[in-house]
Amino acid sequence: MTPANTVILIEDEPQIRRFVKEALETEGWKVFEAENGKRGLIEAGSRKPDLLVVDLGLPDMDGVEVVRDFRTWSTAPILILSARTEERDKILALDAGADDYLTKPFGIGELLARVRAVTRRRLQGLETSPKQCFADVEVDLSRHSVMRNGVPVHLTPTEYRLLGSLLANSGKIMSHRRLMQEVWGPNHTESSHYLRIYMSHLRQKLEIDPAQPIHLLTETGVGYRFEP
Amino acid sequence: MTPANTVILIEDEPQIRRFVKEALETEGWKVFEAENGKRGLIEAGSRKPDLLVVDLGLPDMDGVEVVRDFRTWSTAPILILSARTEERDKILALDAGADDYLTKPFGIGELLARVRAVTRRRLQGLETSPKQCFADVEVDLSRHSVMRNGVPVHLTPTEYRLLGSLLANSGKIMSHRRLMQEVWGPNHTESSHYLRIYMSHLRQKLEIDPAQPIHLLTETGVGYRFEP
DNA sequence: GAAAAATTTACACAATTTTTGCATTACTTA
DNA sequence: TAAGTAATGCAAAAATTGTGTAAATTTTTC
Repeated sequence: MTPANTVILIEDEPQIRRFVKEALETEGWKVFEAENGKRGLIEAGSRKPDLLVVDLGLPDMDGVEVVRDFRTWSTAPILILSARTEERDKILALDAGADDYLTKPFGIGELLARVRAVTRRRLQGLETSPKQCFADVEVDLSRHSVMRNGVPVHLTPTEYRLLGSLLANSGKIMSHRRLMQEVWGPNHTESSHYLRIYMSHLRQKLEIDPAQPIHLLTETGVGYRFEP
Repeated sequence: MTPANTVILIEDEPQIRRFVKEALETEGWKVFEAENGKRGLIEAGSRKPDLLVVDLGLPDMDGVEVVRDFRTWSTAPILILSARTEERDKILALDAGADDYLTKPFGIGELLARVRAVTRRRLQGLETSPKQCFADVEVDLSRHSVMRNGVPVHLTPTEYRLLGSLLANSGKIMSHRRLMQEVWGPNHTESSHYLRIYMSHLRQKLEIDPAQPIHLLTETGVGYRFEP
């Protein structure tokens, strides 16, 4: 999930609000709540959300009104939650500009899947994968790519696993034993011979002066450590 | 409604097919029917539809597979019709790339409103350029066309699916497993033998020097990657 | 039934991992 | 601080595994 995605949740029932809020937060959304339509629209105006989740049955105004108002200035997706199962209600809300309509009671999994569906299109191209940088090197673990001064550096699968293990525990000392386990599997815990060889490879490929490493460090007698 | 909007309707039950077809036609859609997944995908390939309506329970293949296949080359909206009310089915279909999921029995008014909702977005722009270019090659996945120096290049369906899968994940490494799944279906995940053969075909047809590929790259021990 | 496509078979070749061997560096203790 | 020992770095080999390509065979499509 991309960082800092903002959603306004307009719902008067506190239990449902809490339930939906928690679910959205597990997917990385920044959730702002409102318990009625007016407050919701004010929140929306100031937060400029990437998604609106609205209950149709609000105390002060109809959810369809909220949709219409919001649509006058935003194209962000709108997901309707409603206890009303009447077809007429669904049609009205969808034609007012809502993107999806979910009838209560609903499962949290379905809610999140529908949120993913309506937000998927605008995420295309905006996706940023987490990158780790040090010196002139840029590592994108999720993409399996390593760049040095913008030039791709090729790592073998073993080299990649070792680097990944070190980077995932950045700053911490990784014992020989632990690294052997993470890279070669649970049955290779004795010798740290391979480690020396592959650490050497990584240093050759990533350090400015492989003989004087400043990021891929040795902890004599213990293991290795990545220093950012 | 803009003129000449084309929809492929993949549904095995004749009554529902007729019912949905007539409804869509009243809204100005040009409807092409298919009674199973395979025919549907072929129809889609030749008609280049602006919308896909798919039943999940098809006689020859699962609707989710149809969605996956279609998504390798088209970004047109997909609406699922299904008798399955299980939350898991909905989540699977939506995450495979469907835009909405409608449970049978449904009202024709709701169906049309949901069709309007999913098609509304793409009319308002933000459509990703369907063409991808590299070296002397120009690929238009939505048209199933590949040109090289302006000369059409013929690809077989399998070659096309493989290229589509790589291009849709441009820059990312696609594991053998994942490519096998996307191109040969979920039951072919073991051997990566076919992949080598078809990658070879693609390189022969698209790379300047097939022996020294610069776009269709091998990640030894992991998979393949398209580099723009 | 001919043409196209997919699958199977076969083998040369390339990349990676593992093994081997030894030089170098870092600690310890006299 | 020098000598000895343990730990580490590195290069190059052998072994293993993975890859590219052609060609023959079966299946599918028209």
